[in-house]
Amino acid sequence: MIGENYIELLRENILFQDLEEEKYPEFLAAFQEEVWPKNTCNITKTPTLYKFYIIAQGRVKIYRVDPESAREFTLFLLSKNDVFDILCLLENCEHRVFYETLDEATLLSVPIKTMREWIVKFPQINKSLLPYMGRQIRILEEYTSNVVLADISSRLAKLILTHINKKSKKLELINDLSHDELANLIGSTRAVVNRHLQQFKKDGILKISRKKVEIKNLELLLKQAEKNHFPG
Amino acid sequence: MIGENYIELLRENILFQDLEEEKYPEFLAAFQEEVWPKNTCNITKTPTLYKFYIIAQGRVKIYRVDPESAREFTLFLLSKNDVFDILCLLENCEHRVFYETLDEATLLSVPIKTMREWIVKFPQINKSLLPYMGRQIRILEEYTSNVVLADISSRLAKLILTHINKKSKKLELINDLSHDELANLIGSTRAVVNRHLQQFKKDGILKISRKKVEIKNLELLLKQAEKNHFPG
DNA sequence: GATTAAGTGCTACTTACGTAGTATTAATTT
DNA sequence: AAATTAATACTACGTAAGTAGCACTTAATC
Repeated sequence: MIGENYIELLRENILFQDLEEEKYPEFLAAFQEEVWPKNTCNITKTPTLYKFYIIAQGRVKIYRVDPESAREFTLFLLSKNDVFDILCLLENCEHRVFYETLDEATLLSVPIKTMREWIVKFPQINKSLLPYMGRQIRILEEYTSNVVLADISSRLAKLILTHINKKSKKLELINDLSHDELANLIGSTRAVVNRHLQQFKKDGILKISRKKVEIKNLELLLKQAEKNHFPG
Repeated sequence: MIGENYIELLRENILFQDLEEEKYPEFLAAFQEEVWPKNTCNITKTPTLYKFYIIAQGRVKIYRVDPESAREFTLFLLSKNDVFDILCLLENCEHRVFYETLDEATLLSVPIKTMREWIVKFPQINKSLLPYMGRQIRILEEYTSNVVLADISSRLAKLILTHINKKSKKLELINDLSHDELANLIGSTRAVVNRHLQQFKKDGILKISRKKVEIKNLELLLKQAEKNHFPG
């Protein structure tokens, strides 16, 4: 059982919001707190076939690896109040992906069996799952769309643009990632991403330092995102 | 209101199955039959913001177009008992895709407002939506995965393999498509797909005739699907 | 402080893909 | 049967992206 301090997290969570106040103790009783160290792939230790997770703190990437080339690419970059794994929750079969923490992460876990019972018991959770999955479909459609139709510099620009906080005007979620991780997010490789980052730097679009990217010229960045540089 | 002959279709439909027999007349009363001619894009005529569709007959592709290059790629190839558009159903906002029939198609339409009421009224529909969306997420993950990690010949081989009917051992759903449409399904272009099809023919893997692909050597095709031909 | 590891910047090279253009064949329409 | 359209086969070419390799810098570890 987890502490009262997590009630607020559940209240904000897309799946557990809009539930009557008196239900929360039941949830709290079933959750366990887990701390996963940085850069650990916990797929074997804690299979998602048995547990369902809510992220309380830190980032977790869901990714695939091509066994032949050992190339990796990130499907989802999850952070606070994201949950996984929805597909394992719905169907009792394996979801052929890996999970890895990008920071030390704090997770709330609940037996997947319990989560399934809750879905039946609380129709509101069932209902909330739909828009959450809808958003994932949108993200994937956009992802595929970009990989097919846009070149790397355009995808890189878009990646940066979609992670600008509207208020602070600064990068968030991806601001401290290595070029390797940035490449995984757009389906490319470190060397190629670096090549384009250098070009962006030359063009006065970005300021680049170790594990840090700052935007210098938003307008030019927008242009890069729109423009495809395919030959022809 | 549509005819009794469509009751069977609804019974088989993933969203309307497992409902009590006496409910069906209510559904029948709300549905309209629509016949869309071949190769028509009905996005403007019948916006999916107002209607929800079940396919009774024929194929409909959901696709995107890059306005700059005019390149097109297919996100989903829908057929009998598929439904659209789920995203418009869930959120009342636009889904930036196009729809086009590949055959003359017969569709059942219902006002999207009615469909939303049904979801509330019949929790079973709500529940059935989850695995349906889960499958779409899996399809998209696989799609993205392939586009990033696999080359065209591998994707083409996989496309063919996933459309072999297990019983008849023949191609279905994509067996009569032009190279253009095949290219759209794997995120490539007609000329490139043709190039690889010719190679497959030379290698004795396929037999190719106009708008028709036959498998001659399944083993070799499986090898093509597994192997990536990236340089290095 | 020394050593190791991780991250970055850059050059050189190869190639699969996309594009353009054109000839040929099959299907459809008149 | 003739004319038109759609689909296919093929050649030639430019290029972005991936790979390999290495020097260099910063951070982490002992």
